[in-house]
Amino acid sequence: MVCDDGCVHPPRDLDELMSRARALEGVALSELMDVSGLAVRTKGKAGEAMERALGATGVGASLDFPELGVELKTIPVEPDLKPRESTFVCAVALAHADREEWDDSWVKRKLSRVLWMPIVHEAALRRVGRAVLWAPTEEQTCILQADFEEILGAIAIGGIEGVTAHMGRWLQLRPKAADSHARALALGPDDALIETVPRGFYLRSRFTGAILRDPSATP
Amino acid sequence: MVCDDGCVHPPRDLDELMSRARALEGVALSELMDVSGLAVRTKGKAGEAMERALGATGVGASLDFPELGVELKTIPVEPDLKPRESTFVCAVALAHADREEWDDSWVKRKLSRVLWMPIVHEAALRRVGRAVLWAPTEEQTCILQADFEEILGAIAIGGIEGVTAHMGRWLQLRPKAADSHARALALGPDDALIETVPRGFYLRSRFTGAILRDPSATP
DNA sequence: TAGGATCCAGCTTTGGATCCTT
DNA sequence: AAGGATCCAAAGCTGGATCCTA
Repeated sequence: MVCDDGCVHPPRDLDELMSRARALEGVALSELMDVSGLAVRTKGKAGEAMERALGATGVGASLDFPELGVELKTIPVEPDLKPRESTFVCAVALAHADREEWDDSWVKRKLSRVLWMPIVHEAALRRVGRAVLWAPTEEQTCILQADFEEILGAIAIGGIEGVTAHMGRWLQLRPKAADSHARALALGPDDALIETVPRGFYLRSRFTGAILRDPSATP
Repeated sequence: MVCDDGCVHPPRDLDELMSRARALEGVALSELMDVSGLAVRTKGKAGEAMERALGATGVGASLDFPELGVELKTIPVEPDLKPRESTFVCAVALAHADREEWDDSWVKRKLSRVLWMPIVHEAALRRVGRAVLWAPTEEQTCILQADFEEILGAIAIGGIEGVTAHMGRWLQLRPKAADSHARALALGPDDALIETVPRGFYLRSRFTGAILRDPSATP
């Protein structure tokens, strides 16, 4: 499972992926990565450590395991599995939000099958929790699609500034200020193009928390 | 309009009621009641002062102006009309929530016509704001009814403990802990009767704030 | 610049607790 | 006990700000 240079080979199938994921349960994060620099210095690193540990192959704007159709999401949780944050899904194409369709959206593709790897935060210690492989049920897909369409519809009607993070039952749109000085072109009122902060789709923690407990839940 | 003992006679019709209500605009609360005892000692008193000032006649479980079909609600707001609190409507009959019907509910009756008297809080001063006479539009009634039925349905299915204040777009159910030690009998899971804190229906401030600005709004 | 994931100040909401009058 | 309304600590949510790697 490990080649000469310390890399993990890609999993051949879902079973192998899940065996690896389950084998990581209980492992301290410090065993998978360098956690020196303490606390503040781990943004995004846990996700990358998990990708390496599981043998993810995806690059750029693709899934983490393209052959298996699986997206990997590392999610920080409390000991009771309550997520500490909402989960980023993907950026939104602000400039032509009016022609987006659910069926060929990145949101739908990314969420069609997700391997959730909880990282349990307990005081200073962080451990891998129980992995969950999830594909949305039909009912869940309907609600996600409705959220998606509500948000894009609102952009089309009132422009991006009329959209708030209150919209959407499970999916919401929020600033994705990777570079807080960045500006993107977006649809404003009256079809004008305006500059605004880049935004992304996020899953509310009420929903991701429910998935971790029961993958077919509808909170 | 004032009889010998300082009482205000009841208004004969809606016009008279509204004239009085509008005449109170800008009046400091200290002119209508004793505000000594400062701040903490005014719970419910502003509402009673307003009843007296307008000549309300209702007693017990009835409307404030039974002949006019009007319920009076005194509501604390910020200078920009944003309500400081949700608004209590009435208690819920916890013991037989399963047989309640919207059409003969107290919620519907109390909300069929409301005279809103905002009390504008600005620093230490409190003044009467602009009165609003409101009756729900057909659309608003539909949403209120849907909220009511969602909440009562949830009680019927999962018992009172399964109902949270998150339910309902405009109407919500919350503890009505007038006496925090009080307990009421309510439907629990499996149709058992359990003891619980008394609860009441409240209107969210998102909704009451919208009514004050535009009585036909659907926030 | 894109992907991946936290961090956090400040505001809002929940779930009661309190207070007064009839 | 019911009607009327306010107070508040703690939890949750919004709207960004930050940080790292490729």
